[in-house]
Amino acid sequence: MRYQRPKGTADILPGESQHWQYVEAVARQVFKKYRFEEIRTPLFENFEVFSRTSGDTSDIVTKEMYDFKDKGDRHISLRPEGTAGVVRAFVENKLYGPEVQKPFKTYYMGQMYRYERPQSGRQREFHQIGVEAFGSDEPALDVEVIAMGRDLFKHFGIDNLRLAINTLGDKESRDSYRQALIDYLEPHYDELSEDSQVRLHKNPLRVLDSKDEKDKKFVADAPSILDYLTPAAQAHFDQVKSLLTALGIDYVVDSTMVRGLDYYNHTIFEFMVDSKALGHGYTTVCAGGRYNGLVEELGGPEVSGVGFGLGMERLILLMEAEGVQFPEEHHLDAYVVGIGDEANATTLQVVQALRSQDYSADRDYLARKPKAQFKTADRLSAAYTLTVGEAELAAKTIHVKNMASGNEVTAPLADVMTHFAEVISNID
RNA sequence: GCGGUAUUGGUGAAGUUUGGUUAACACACCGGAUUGUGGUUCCGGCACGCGUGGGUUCGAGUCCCACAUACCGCCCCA
Repeated sequence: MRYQRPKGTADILPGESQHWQYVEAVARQVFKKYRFEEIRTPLFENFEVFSRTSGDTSDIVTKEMYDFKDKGDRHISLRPEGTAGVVRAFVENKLYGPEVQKPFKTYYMGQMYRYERPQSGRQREFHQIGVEAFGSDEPALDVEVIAMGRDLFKHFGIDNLRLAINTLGDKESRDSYRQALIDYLEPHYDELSEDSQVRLHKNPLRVLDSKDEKDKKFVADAPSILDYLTPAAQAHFDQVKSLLTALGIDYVVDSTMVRGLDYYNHTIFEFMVDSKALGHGYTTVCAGGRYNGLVEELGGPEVSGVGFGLGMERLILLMEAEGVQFPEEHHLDAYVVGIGDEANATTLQVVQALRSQDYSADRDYLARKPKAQFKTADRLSAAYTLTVGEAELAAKTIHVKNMASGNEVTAPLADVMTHFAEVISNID
């Protein structure tokens, strides 16, 4: 084995690729109903696009980014997530302009890159589907995005979802909560896990997310962000909750839920699922939230945004584990058996003629014996098997067999070449 | 970046404990069973090599080292 694919990458082979196409098709169809349209942005951006938006201290920027200097000495990074690039494009193309209807609703799907240790469903090159909606502060938009996410999973055949929501409030709420959290945790500094001791001053909210048992007992009694919301932030969150209820969407409020990226504020949410395929207990399959201020961060006007992203590898793993039926698409209408070298040209002509009549058709290219060709026709589940041999060539006919019924007929070659539908209507 | 487990053909794999002639078995695939008809049956074929590179040994798939990759856990997260 001379060459292997780079660590953390995967070949998506025929068979598997059908699952991907199905997922993408379903997503496009759902997004269309909500009037989200596709955007395609570069797989790489200037490093600063991600370092500015994700936060300089975030793990993504400090250790997971695939960045390099190109031949023009530009500091480039492969995109580790989708939002920053979309926001950059939003600003650069002035999609905040008056001629663009607000909210501007868009989606993307494609490769993302993170330099990290691969595990099942977690690769260095992976794929995300994400949506973003810009230009409205209304809680109704948060709820539309959440509702669309739920709708999406329903169409994927996943409906045993748990929706967890929380709010990070506005900047004022967040600052006062951050201080309160530090004040609470500081006296217990020596009792915290090593990781959390580092987190305490860098990003105290992350302590809430710790899986370390030592930390969990402090987290249980830690102050809640919900007690530090400004009236405006509180009102926003209340509206989100009541609109979710109005739509009959169940949710749980998890006040310890946080985000790895710095740009989120107000509503954040996660769709979680309890499936062995993704590990023990509830794991997140889709995460999103509001990011007011991000557009400004990248040089645009004061335009708010809300969106979500989901990992396609994990989604497909989940769908396969949950027994979702993917449509099978390798239907073969006709297999053409050619007997003898003299039949070669005619066989090729018939196959092409059937294809031009919009039938899927194939033939043997290994010069195999008739018996082997018939076996292949069967294995490929061909609906019809056509046979051309010495006798047919002489008589300008072709033998057509319905593989399901076993009925067969000898038809004029010219009919099959131009009116295959009529020919088979006589033998079904 | 740290720790653990694993790596045998197209596939699933036995064999590694106690290093010793021909790498089991099965599936898939290919060919054949009197000349041009398919899911069954029967027969036959199918690893000069055991992730890669070194080392120990009279001898290594089996022991040692390094590297690569996969999986699990940590970190983080989709």
